[in-house]
Amino acid sequence: MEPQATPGLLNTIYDRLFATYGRQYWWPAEEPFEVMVGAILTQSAAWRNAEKAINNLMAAGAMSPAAIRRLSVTELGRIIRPCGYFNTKAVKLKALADWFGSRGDDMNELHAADTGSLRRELLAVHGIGPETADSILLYAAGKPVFVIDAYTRRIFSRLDLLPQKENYDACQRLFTANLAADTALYNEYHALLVRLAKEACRKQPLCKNCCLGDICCYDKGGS
DNA sequence: ACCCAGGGTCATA
DNA sequence: TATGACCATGGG
Repeated sequence: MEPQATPGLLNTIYDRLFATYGRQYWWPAEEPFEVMVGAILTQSAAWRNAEKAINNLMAAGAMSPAAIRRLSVTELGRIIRPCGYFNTKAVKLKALADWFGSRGDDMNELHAADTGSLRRELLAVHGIGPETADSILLYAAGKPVFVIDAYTRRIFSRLDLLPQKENYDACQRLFTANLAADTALYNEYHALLVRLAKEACRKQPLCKNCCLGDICCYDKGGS
């Protein structure tokens, strides 16, 4: 049983968001490897803090797989300290760099790889779960994979399009079953959802006055 | 002082 | 398989 939504509703939501906020220019990184590093550093951390850690890495000349392989966990942790969980994330970064090295440090190969097998490979890397893997697939490898994060879950459960507790793959299916498999669309959609969650009320991720107000379940039960 | 931020791993039942 | 503890800094 695939998740059901009124046909076209997910496209309508996207159109509203885009009309309201415009392009978000994600992922905020130049190099694909920097996207992968950022995806790990921002885990359960404010992007602002992940960005500080990224800047520290670049200032230390450590924004490369080889440099990360060379540094000790302790040294790496010192560099990425501002993003929090720095010891944990230092281990994760080294696992990422090791895995990337096993593929020849070659980003072109990731673009050419089969999406399904690449996803399984990423999930096997220590520190990479479903969301991080999909962020890498979408924003670094250019694959049409929809990223599900806490914001997406909150917004769409608020819209009554997802249950409050639902597993990752089922959430993802709502989008892939109702949208064309378009990398540019998935890229912008996820970025816009993050924007909405930040822009609209924080505690109550959808307010009546936001651009989705009349779609939201606030209006259900009639007037 | 408290809450949360663009999660994931590991141990336990 | 499904919870819960744990990881830790910085801004509101």
